Amino acid sequence: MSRRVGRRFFERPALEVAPDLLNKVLVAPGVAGRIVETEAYQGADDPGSHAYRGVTPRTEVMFGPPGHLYVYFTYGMHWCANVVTDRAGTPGAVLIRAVVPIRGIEAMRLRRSRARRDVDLANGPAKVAQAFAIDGTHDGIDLTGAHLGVSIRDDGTAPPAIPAVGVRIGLSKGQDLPWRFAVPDCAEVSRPHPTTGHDAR
DNA sequence: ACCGGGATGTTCT
DNA sequence: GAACATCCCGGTG
Repeated sequence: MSRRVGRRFFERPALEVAPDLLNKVLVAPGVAGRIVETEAYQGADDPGSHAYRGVTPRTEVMFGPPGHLYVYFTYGMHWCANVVTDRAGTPGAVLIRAVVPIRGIEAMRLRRSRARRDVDLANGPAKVAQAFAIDGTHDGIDLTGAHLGVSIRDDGTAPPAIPAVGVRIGLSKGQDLPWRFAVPDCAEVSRPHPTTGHDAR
């Protein structure tokens, strides 16, 4: 009924993969959810990307083969999960910014105990990581091989024909690039969407 | 609803 | 030592 997304899907520029990832299903042990918001970080010349400064111990995964997970730690307390895109040697990643729970919502409520409403369970990149229990131990794992039970699946739901598009969130550099994508009029989005004017909260 | 600030520690200069 | 691809809480209107 659903099939795992393969390596070829990810072996493209992040700007192509990011909108195509909308409506795909993120799966981890006991939980699953539909991806509704993504951001592209593309190439060595993207000033907003961690890869902008070149290869470091942290960004090594971004320069590696596509279809792997890039997980980073930020603000001293949050993990965020990306899918590595493009061919090895060319840095690319798509940040998973929001997910709508499909399975394991009780587990997500326990992990996200501060969320007072279900809409807040995974409507932000660090919330997604917490709801899915993704952390540094998952950095670099191969999604196409479902390592540690984490994968991305296609259940037959096509990406939106015309995704909502906006600038990326939280950057001090590269903030003008319209490289954020979302399912139009979706309530579980991390921020209001410029092109639709729709607010998640 | 909107806004301001604190938490907390890794990463790279 | 500064920056950080965030989140949460408490203030005010």
